[in-house]
Amino acid sequence: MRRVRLDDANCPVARTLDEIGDWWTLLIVRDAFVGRTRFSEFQKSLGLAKNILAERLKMLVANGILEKRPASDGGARSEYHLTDKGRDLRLILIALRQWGEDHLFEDGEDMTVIRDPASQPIARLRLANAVGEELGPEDIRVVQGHKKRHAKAGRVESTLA
Amino acid sequence: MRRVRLDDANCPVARTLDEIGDWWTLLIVRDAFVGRTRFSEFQKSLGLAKNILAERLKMLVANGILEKRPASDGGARSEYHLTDKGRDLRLILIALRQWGEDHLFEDGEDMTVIRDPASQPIARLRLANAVGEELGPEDIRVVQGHKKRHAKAGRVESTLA
DNA sequence: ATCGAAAGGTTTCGTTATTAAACCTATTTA
DNA sequence: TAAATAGGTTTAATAACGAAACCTTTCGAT
Repeated sequence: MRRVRLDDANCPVARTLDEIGDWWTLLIVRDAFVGRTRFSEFQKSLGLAKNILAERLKMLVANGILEKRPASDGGARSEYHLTDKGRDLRLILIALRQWGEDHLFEDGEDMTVIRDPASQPIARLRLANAVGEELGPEDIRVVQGHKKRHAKAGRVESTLA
Repeated sequence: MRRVRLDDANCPVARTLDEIGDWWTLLIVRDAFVGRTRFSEFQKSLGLAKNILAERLKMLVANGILEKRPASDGGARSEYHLTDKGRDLRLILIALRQWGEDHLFEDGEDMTVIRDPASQPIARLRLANAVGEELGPEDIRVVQGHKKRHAKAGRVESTLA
């Protein structure tokens, strides 16, 4: 009767949720983006039980989202750093953030915001077609049964035609 | 000892995950995007237990993501439809999808893809600054303590300056 | 060098959440 | 009119989560 597994689904959304779709995982990744690397930093920041933090970190390392490596300052404790795969989660975090900003905050409430290196706001994510024209909510259709194409020259395949 | 609540966090990512960050919720929303509206359609498609589907649908309706309304064909059963708030989740679904496509599928595996009304692929989501220049993974910083501004003229506030 | 504290976990145990399956009632369909 | 389907609710078992206690290694101060 274990939890239903979606890791063999042919829907990428389902597979992604299977790997990172629990309460804590993306918050740990968010903290990693903010520069936290140590067990105790995550634990203090998130306030979650140490046993479940330990389990999540193991899972994140096993899935190649975080990398466990010796402390950069020569200390004995190790640090958790984002891999490229983990850094690629930033668009998911931004999408979650923008939706939350829009729908989960009242006017006047304090919230954290994201800035670029020039301290300017970042652009909203937008859904566009191959030519860059904005698509509305009704303009997307899901089609079955495509095979993932080989990524060329070491670069990740782009859905942009 | 109930689950830790994040609905009062000042991080929009945390609040969003608190509301939709469980295993099933986003998959139900994904199904709603594909046009499914009935209890039995969701249940057959997702293969989850009926009691937890019922609970999730209640939560989605309570949170204003789905709307329960009488069947459009005059039948006695009701249908679940996305609200505007629910439709705004599309960028999150696309972000999850693109990450899954990149990192969770081997070459040659079957997967569903998304097309626009002209049957063309959609563009990748991209992280850009206010001027539209692409930002890398290191180019985002989180800043504390901003107050949500009042949305002008009925439109949602844009983080695009 | 030694003592105490902190880091980084693991173990234990109680509570909550998920799950499959059985059950139920109101509607359709044959 | 009978049977099947829709749309749930209830029950009981299992799995995941949570807090606290515990443990070992390392670090900092004396």
